[in-house]
Amino acid sequence: MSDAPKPSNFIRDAVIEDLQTRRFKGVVTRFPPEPNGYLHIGHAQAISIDFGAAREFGGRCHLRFDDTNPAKESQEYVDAIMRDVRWLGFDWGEHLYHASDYFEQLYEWAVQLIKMGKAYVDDLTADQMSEYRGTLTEPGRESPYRNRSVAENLGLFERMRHGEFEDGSKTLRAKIDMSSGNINLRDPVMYRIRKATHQRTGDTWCIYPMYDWAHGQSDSIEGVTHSICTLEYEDHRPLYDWYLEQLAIHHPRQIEFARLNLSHTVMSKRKLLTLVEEGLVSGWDDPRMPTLAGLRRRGYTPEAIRDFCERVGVTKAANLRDIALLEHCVREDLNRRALRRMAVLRPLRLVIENYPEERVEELDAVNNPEDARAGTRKVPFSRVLYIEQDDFRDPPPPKYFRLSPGAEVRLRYAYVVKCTGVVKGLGGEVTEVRCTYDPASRGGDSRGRKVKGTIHWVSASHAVPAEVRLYDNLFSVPKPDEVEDVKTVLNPRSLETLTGCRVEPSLAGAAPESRYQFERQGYFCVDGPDSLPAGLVFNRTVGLRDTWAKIEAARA
RNA sequence: UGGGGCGUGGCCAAGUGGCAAGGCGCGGGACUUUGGAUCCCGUAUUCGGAGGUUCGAAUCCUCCCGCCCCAACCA
Repeated sequence: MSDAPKPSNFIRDAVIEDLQTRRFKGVVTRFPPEPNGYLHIGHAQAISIDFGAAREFGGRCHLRFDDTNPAKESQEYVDAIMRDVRWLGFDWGEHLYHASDYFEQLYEWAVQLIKMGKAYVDDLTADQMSEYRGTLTEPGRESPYRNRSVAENLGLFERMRHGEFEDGSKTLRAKIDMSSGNINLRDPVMYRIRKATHQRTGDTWCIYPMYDWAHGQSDSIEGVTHSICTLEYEDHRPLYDWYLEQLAIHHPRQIEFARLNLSHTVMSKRKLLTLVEEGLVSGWDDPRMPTLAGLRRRGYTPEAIRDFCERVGVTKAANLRDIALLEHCVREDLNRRALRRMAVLRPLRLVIENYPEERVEELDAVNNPEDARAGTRKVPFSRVLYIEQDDFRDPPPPKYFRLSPGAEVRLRYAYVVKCTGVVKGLGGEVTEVRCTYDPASRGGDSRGRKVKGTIHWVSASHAVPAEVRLYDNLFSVPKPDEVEDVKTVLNPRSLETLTGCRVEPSLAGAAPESRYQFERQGYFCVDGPDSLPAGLVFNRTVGLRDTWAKIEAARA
């Protein structure tokens, strides 16, 4: 997290302006998710902006569920959203609301608009209404039901509420302007009939307000001053303002910003839902998902996500943020905080020929070189170890600093060893590496000798078995949204499960969701749902920067 | 062809008439018991384009080009 003063942005500037001109005397914002899916990194930015503005200006931010469409919403999503907002580090205090809290008030206001001659009950079917709406370039036509009397509209609307009509047979519409260039103003629907059970209001209602009719009025009721939303609602602002003006009630200011897009993933709830429903991922919390639940399970910290949200900035320009920036943010956070451990993902036996059979030493290892307070730990060392298969090559490629026949390498915190030979299997594959150690190099001290490479290891008889899941981008292309069928660009290697891993004994009993840096490899966290005391499961959050991999890749 | 937005390096983004911040990425180097971290250095003679105003323009004016959003009884 940077300590530098946060740069301003147009939203902040607008809020400051409104305070200075006394347009509003305080700041009240709201984060208004619809409970029809899980929150993702894009929502994290909105949450940061909404709660951030409230905090910065000494105001408050409400959490309000925009629950106006019972067909798509559920309690599972409500619970998940609250859990994720809290996890991210924000607190709405007593200010938890639901658009459904206001259904009665909304109904009364609708009656008021009818009485003002500004709303009417329409009998057009959905298809007819679409025809009457016109197109982007041609004006719409007025509905034949547009001029019903106030009395008739009042009666019809009341009967709609009482369930006398079938789903879709009637709507209540605002009477604005069928020839407006802004299609949102062509007599927008305010209510539709839906005989569906709502997760909060049950069967109390069979008519439900549309977003535009519910949102602004909900903001007004709550005394919201700044209703911050994404760009696609910019066209709705004239309607937002129109309703508030007709009703002559408290009028918040709507401000729009460009939604966040991340490379190598998709962000629309619809597409994320598809991935879940088609089983392309294990669920909304699959570690490859850009959801907060997924990022949490992957090992991301709320601090890293908040830092990312601050760094990307707030503008109105279409954008595609590089996922590398998100990864940089976790690395930076975890580098400072994560305890170091040694873990061998793809084990290769290493036998130290001149090390006594039964001997075991407890060597000191630093827990976190970035934080002296983290102290040290003991790591058992013995004659037979496991090292990483990648750390032995025969013949060694140019600039390879690790083990190869005749080469010397340092075993982290242990000894300098020299490779004396290998044992091969029937297929010619290396099954064991032999070496000798220099007793005088205990602790890894090369005593002036140049030992360029240092590799990690675990003692074969002391190590704890573990499963490790290596994650990579869900999609192999930067902009999966631009592809016809996203399934064609799914990254086939987005998940690689390693089962024969060996981790140092201090990791036994590691708590679910605890995070570590496996030295030389990356940041890993204990999987929440799947890890067991008897069967540890680690998820790779992100790899360490790997300049050797770049060198090798460049050569290929 | 209607309405609303937006165009600054590979990706973001400051800048609002005075001579192109910063981050990520990338390239190079130093250091290193993580090929990690850290630290240096480099990375836009130019701000979508063309005219114009001005001593001076990414910033003002004109025209042009490109991109995004809107035609759910979704949000």
